Amino acid sequence: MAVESQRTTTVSSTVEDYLKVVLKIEDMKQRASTSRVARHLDVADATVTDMLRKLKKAGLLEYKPYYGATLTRKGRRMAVRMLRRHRLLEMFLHQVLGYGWEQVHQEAERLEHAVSDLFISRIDALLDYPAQDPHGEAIPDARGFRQVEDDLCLAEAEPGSYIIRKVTNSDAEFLAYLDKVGLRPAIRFSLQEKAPFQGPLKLLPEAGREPVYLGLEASGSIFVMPLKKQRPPAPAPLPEDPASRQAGARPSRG
Amino acid sequence: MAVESQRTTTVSSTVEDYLKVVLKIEDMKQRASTSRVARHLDVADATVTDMLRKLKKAGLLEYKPYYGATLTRKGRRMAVRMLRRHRLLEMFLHQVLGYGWEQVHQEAERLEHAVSDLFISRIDALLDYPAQDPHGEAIPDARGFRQVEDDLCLAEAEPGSYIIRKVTNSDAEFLAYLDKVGLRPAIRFSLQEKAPFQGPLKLLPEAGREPVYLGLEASGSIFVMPLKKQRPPAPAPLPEDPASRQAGARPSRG
DNA sequence: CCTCATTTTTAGATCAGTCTAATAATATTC
DNA sequence: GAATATTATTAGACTGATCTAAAAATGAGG
Repeated sequence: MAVESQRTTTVSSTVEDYLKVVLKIEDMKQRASTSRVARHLDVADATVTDMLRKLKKAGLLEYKPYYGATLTRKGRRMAVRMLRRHRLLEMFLHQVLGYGWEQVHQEAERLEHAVSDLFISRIDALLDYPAQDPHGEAIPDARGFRQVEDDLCLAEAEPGSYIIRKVTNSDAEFLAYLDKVGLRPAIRFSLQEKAPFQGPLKLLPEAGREPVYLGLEASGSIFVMPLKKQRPPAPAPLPEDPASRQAGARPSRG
Repeated sequence: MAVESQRTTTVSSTVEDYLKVVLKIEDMKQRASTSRVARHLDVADATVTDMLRKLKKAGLLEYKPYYGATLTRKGRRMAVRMLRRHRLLEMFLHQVLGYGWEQVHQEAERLEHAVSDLFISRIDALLDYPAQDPHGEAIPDARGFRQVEDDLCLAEAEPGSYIIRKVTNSDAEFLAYLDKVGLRPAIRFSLQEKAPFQGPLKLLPEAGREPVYLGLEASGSIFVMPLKKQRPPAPAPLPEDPASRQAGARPSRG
């Protein structure tokens, strides 16, 4: 039961960013390859190679040349800590300072490296220990425990009634758009139809008069929970055309 | 009336710190010499020489070799902006997050470089546009206007009744001590006597039973305003014993 | 299993901010 | 006003994070 390595090693904010990105990639069940990390951080591949070697030496991740990185317990602990800070800060900015949900990400991105643990615990208490951030993402608790998030991706949903659980996209323009058309976490809507060939989805937000058409790619960052009464899945036009296989998809990274 | 140079040039947080220090030194009516700046920032003199040349090139200050630095309009504007951010943040930490006045400085020191202008304007409104920070220091307004601060330094005060206006010392231990003995901004006290030969001051805080003895040096960071009725300066018992010189005080900064 | 495209690493450089040690300018004191 | 003490600058080097361009490893297709 030695407390070993529980000690708060201090790292630069650059290192914190690398750890966050590796965690994010691992959470998406992808391999944290050099180039993938580089794309997320918008730096050159060579820079990432260097840094991964350095982080391996620091015991924060495993690194296999030509393969990629895997967080160690210590690295994961630090990455989850940053996730908690980020999301608590977003919630604080939203609830206390009145930021729009499309504004919180950018500010939290800077603050998460600057605030003290005291600051974090004070806003946690002030917000009464929130479990989600303004995008509906779970906030890890102070011990680093993360609630399992098993929501359904809208891109894979069938017509029916749903409630929005979270939106995993930090693009301000996109979020502002969703907001405008009445799509936000906790909002109910019905998915009325999915056009074939990776076509758009037709949604009707609960309070909406007008239907909203959403591209498949956009729908990939919206996660939902079906509402009790699942509507019978409508006639469902079955495309026999095998072309549908290669058409769209590639959810991101166009 | 050209708006020239009003544009928010972005500088590193290191540069922000240099500007703040030069402003602070200038406010103390001292020459911002290389070594003085170096001492405030705890860096080597050579580092400062380099940096001052760089800041001169950037138009943020005048720099005369072997003499020192003087802020330009632009440099002063940026420095005052940091002062405002710092003090507003301190007030926010104190009022909203419940930080003690001895805790606010350190946190604000990091946050002032990280928060956006939006953040600052939101906390300004939330606090209802405060004029002072928790130490009693004036907060410059959004246009950079600074209220004149002409309080009397306790080190130069004569026996009598006073109210504490501000405490210009960011050492946490010292502030915690003052707090403990009941000395804070807005508190009334009477200065009962000043021991000769740079000896300690004897104070009686308004709510205090016990007198407080304060070293001369410590009293240099406390600023006061005399209360209406100036008491006649009491018989003043003259201790001939020079031992009184080394007796108590030296509250902090051992 | 060889070739070509892709991905990754290596090599070498840059930039900001810092240091120490050596030298030079200024100030002080007799 | 010369000698000494103080203060400042120059020179040269380091660290962390980044880049570009070239070389090397991997993996995919014929």
